[in-house]
Amino acid sequence: MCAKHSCGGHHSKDHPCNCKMRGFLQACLLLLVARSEGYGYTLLQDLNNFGLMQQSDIGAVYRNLRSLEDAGHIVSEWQDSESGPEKRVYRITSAGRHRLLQWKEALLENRRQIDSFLTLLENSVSQ
Amino acid sequence: MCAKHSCGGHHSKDHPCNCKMRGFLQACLLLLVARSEGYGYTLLQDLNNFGLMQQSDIGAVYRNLRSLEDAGHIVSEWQDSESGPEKRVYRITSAGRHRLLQWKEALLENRRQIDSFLTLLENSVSQ
DNA sequence: ATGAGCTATATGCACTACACATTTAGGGGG
DNA sequence: CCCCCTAAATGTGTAGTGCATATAGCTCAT
Repeated sequence: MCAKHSCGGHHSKDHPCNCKMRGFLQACLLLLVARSEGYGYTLLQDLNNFGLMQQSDIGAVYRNLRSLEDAGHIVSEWQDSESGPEKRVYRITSAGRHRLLQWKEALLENRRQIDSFLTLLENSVSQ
Repeated sequence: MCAKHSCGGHHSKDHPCNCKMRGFLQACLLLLVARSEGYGYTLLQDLNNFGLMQQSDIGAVYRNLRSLEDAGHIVSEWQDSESGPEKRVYRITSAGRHRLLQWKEALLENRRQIDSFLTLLENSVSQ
């Protein structure tokens, strides 16, 4: 388990085949914030805990949160902690909820494509 | 239907949310070539016909075919056509077949992640 | 016979999300 | 005092892609 970033991931050297979904990180962050308000550092762990991503980059998390805020899908607020540095806590906006439904459609399409691939592969192997 | 590239796609302006799978094109090309030998120009249409991708870039197709060849997963051979220019026909290698199984695993993982996302989303909405 | 359109391959260029690393800073414990 | 944890942010390089353009052989209508 990754001790460096406490992200729960294994940071194993990339498999020869990986097929990262571009933008999926942003969609996941939006989803997690929609469930309940949160901040970067723990959202990183949530990604793992909910089976959304295997390993994530903390830098990418912060950048995507900012990007979501710039787009008006989430809003942030500084919250000082009783112990440790301040946290920038995010919560979703109504625009963000709308966006989430668009992500849902996009991911359904992705799944259709994957299913097409897998069934085609099975048919090829069995022939 | 796209007349410019004859790719069967609609080339609609990108939705605000798209979640393209990086490397998926290469996996699809490998799969199609595994089914039966083929060449760039028609593989582009096959991507659409088999529901693997909605719209594709012919340039990306050729580049990925070359990349697959450089990696030794497919091999090519010039084949002169009775009508029209020559075709570079590809067929898969044993290394390519092995690679295809790795792609399968990667895509199964992708589908798990998508399913995690969708179920989490449903739970959030229903609450 | 010539130009338009199709088939076919290939390269140029710019963009962007991401991987990996580093920086800054507050706080607690040995 | 140093080390580690929490927390946010930036810097840099890159790979896959989108869009455009170049080249060339062949067919067919005007």
